[in-house]
Amino acid sequence: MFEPPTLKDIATALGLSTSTVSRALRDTYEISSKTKKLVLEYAEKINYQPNPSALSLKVRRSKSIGVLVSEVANYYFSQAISGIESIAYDRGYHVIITQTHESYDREKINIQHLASRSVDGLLVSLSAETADTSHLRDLHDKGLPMVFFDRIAEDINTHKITANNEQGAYDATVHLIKSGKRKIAHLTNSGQLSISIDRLKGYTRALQEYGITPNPNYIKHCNHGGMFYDEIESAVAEVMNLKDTPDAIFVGSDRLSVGCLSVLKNLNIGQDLIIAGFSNADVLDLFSYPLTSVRQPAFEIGQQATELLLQLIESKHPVTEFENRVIDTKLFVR
Amino acid sequence: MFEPPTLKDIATALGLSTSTVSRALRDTYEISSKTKKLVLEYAEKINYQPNPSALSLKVRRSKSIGVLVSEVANYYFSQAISGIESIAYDRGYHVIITQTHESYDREKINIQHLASRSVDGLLVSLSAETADTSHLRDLHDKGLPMVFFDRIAEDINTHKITANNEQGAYDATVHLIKSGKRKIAHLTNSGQLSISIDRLKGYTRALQEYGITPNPNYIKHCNHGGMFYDEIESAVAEVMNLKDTPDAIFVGSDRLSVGCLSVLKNLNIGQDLIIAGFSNADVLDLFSYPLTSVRQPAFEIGQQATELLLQLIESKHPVTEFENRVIDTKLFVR
DNA sequence: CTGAAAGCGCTAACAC
DNA sequence: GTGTTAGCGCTTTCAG
Repeated sequence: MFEPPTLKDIATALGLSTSTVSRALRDTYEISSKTKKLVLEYAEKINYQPNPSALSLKVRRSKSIGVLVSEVANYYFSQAISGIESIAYDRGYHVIITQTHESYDREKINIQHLASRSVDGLLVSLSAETADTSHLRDLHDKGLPMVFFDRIAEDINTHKITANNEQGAYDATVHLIKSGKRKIAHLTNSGQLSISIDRLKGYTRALQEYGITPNPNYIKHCNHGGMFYDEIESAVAEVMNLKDTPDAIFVGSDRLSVGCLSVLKNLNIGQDLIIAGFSNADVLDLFSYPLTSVRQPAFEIGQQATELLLQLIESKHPVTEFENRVIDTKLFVR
Repeated sequence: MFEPPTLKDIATALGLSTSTVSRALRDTYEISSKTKKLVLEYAEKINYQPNPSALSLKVRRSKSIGVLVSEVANYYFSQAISGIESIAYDRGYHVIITQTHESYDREKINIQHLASRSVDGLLVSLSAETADTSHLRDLHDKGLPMVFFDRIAEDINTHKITANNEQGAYDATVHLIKSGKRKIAHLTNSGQLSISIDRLKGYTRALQEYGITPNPNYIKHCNHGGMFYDEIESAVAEVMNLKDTPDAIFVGSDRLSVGCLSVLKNLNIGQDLIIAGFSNADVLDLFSYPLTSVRQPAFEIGQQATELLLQLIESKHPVTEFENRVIDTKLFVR
């Protein structure tokens, strides 16, 4: 069995009491410098690390934060996670990542898991299936610090940070319009997600500003966020089989953007389409099919979400003023 | 402050002792069924979750495993992580993921972090920079269960699981040879990594079997695993500027495969090259430049590594017989 | 300046 | 069957 050294080990080895050792290791003041030196050197020598379980039992803090995302195998989220880690590790926090794979049940289980694991706070991006957020609200009401990023819960009052999804969608749609297209379909994530709502708004606003009446048949939702290829395929097929075939598609998520291109290729259709979509993929330049992309500052979003969360966690007083940060996207025309 | 209910809360609420409640919850024998029912129902009602820190203090088990990979934003690793999680969660273990970004220093810090966080075991894939594995061997010697996957440490005696890198590299190289190429360059990860060594072996064996003398100038290592674009660019540029320009490249990693294509595109060279490389990307079919890929069963490797680790963790007796599993790759010709 | 002792939440002897 | 108690590793009064 793996048994790391304890305070007591140091104490007995040095003929001191555990409290003296404890103080030597942290307090600094009111301890003789020789004892301190002695202890520190010995601790260093045996590579002493305080037992985090004992510590968090005492301090009621685990120095870890939980992250809930739909999947790590996703350009956006993996970049966001790197941002999260960059801040968390600097501040001495561990990061526990969990994936929902866009499943509501999985989300509930994971959240429960994380809470029971006594994380000090949660960084949450909702799953595509999640319509009811009471599992999160319950925890939040009990005082568990929580920050939403990307896919936020409107009805939970805490910090939220997103890309400017409305504007990003608007920009992409305008790009399609300016490319001479007017029959622009919209393939997007499940309808209840905040990102879907905002991106739909931007898409609609662009159409209207350019005198195009939005066609409801052109809007296709993937309720599992494109976790199943079939889901994307049927959505794309449906819209492409309309009598009034679209001449462009604006896609509302990373997974769907890539998925849409795959479907078009596999079905061998839509060679004359222009596609624009949200995507943080770094390989888009290598695609044979040009994809104009809306790129989100995922790394920064992860960083800022973490900063906000740590602020909540470490705040002495209960926080009642919450921020709603919105960060600009960038359009990459291809 | 978020204060979850404790055993004591239940005990006082129900007028019982903590030990009775504890027993009722863990369903030991010799407890009256009505008390048990009472306790279980109340616990359910207030959504009681045992405090994991207290538990692991007692049981000396944290029910969590640590994972060390170079980065999650990587096709191979993100799939492997999903495999790891699929097993771990089923068995009631948490997964703490850490990234090295191919840095040796970061690897040491993370490993230290994980060990001090008292994980029950470690799933490790070495960073590109790691030549010295003593930080891992120390922990292993102290009894911390450890399983290596993908990038293994030869000198640590424990379970190891990898793809058949040698054969995968051989297959890819043979494909290039059979496509009529004989001047095959090899772009690969840092030289000390097990995967680099094995893939180089397969490459060399293929060449020799087909009567081609390996040309040392054709072999380029990226010592930071391609974390920096420049690193890949200069490696590719160097080999392409040779007097005897290669007519094909075999690439030894996921990141490098994609990176190599980017470089060729950006430098606008190598249009007549044939490229084959290790990659688990799911978007290769969308690339304008066809990339024949060697795909590893990353998800399964993650699963099996986790099973082996849990086996070690939960074994009553010290394990002395270790497996060295090798799993076949698949070649996708494009 | 240092030691003794209590207590964080939980389990496991040991009483009764 | 159920309660009492000690102790996991640590911090923190409280004494001295």
